[in-house]
Amino acid sequence: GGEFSIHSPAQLRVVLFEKLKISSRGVRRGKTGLSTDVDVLTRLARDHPLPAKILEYRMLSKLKSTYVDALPALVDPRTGRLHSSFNQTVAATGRLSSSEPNLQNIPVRTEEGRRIRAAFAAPSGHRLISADYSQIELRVLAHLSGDPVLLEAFTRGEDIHARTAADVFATLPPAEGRRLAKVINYGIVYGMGAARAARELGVPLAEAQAYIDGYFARYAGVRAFIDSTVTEARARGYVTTVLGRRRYLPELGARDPAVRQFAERAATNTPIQGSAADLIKLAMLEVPRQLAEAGLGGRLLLQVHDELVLEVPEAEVEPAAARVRLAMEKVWPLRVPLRVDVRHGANWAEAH
DNA sequence: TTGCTTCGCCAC
DNA sequence: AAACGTGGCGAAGCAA
Ligand SMILES: Nc1nc2c(ncn2[C@H]2C[C@H](O)[C@@H](COP(=O)(O)OP(=O)(O)OP(=O)(O)O)O2)c(=O)[nH]1
Ligand SMILES: [Mn+2]
Ligand SMILES: [Mn+2]
Repeated sequence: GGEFSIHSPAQLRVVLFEKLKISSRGVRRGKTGLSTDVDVLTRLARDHPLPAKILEYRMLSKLKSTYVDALPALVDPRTGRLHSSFNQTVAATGRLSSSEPNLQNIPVRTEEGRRIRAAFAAPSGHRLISADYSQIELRVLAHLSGDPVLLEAFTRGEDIHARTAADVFATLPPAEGRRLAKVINYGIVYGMGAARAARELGVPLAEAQAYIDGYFARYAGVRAFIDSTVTEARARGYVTTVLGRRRYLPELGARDPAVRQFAERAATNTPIQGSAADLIKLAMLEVPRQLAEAGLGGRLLLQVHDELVLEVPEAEVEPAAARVRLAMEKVWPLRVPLRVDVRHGANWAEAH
């Protein structure tokens, strides 16, 4: 064998496709040549034992470099805590972003990742409360589109992600299937094509196209909402959210179809993602207000797009959780009920 | 040493 | 990469 830097995609490309001569049929892409990302290596794993080893190394290396090594060094000695910036003028939709360090992308998917999340712990005598809106952008979509099937589903208390998971990821553990179902549900609404859907679903192209067609047939009001949103955006030059935030999209008038269609997908997404951001920003005002009014001692620690994480004295967890839920669910009435999953634990992994 | 682009991947 | 969208960050590679 030979030596190469396992962290270098460029060197790995040479090893896989030139030294080992693993077939690169249908792999192409990238500005610099053949890709070595997780999709490619997963397929190559059928032809050689190395790609699977690289994938395992990549996963662990990502967790070590980005979280395990980086975060402890950033703990403030004065407070014993991590202090992040929550940026209000970065994301074009009105979401917050988090940086130095980013505390909105703490791992949760894998078992190893959850061990990192578990390191975010409440001080003794306290508990962490995590309160996360259920299916938030699908509910906002139901509100904005008025689609009768979607409205009815939420009125009945249905779980669309779980429904999709049972439909197309029946063989997977329910929690994993549900996360993959989110990619499908949001992907299709925001303009995913059949090629990508086929890969995500693990089915042939024609079947994926049929699934997308079936989706918009079932939720016909969603298709109409997307079309009218884009039409109106092109006429006005911008889209708006529930609380009136605007995003200007001059590329809607571009001659280059790729540029124009990118803007059309952004125009579709922004009213929904941005309205969800409006709601949780209001909730960030309402939750501390309600806790203070009730004489409870909770502190808001983190916002993760549709989730609030609080630190609460152990003795006050139950009343605090009840008020957090109420404040978030009643924050801004829509045509569908808002539901919030509230959990608590000694650390973020338990509470999530 | 610093700053930039590229690749890849973590989360919502 | 692909007709999902929104972010931030580490490592490699390169230029200054
Ligand atoms: N376009 C897009 N948006 C996403 C994706 N994942 C998450 N989001 C957005 C839409 C979600 O409503 C929002 C919050 O993410 P969550 O993981 O909390 O999902 P959601 O609230 O839909 O379901 P939940 O009931 O909380 O499990 O972030 C994605 O893969 N694509
Ligand atoms: Mn949610
Ligand atoms: Mn969430």
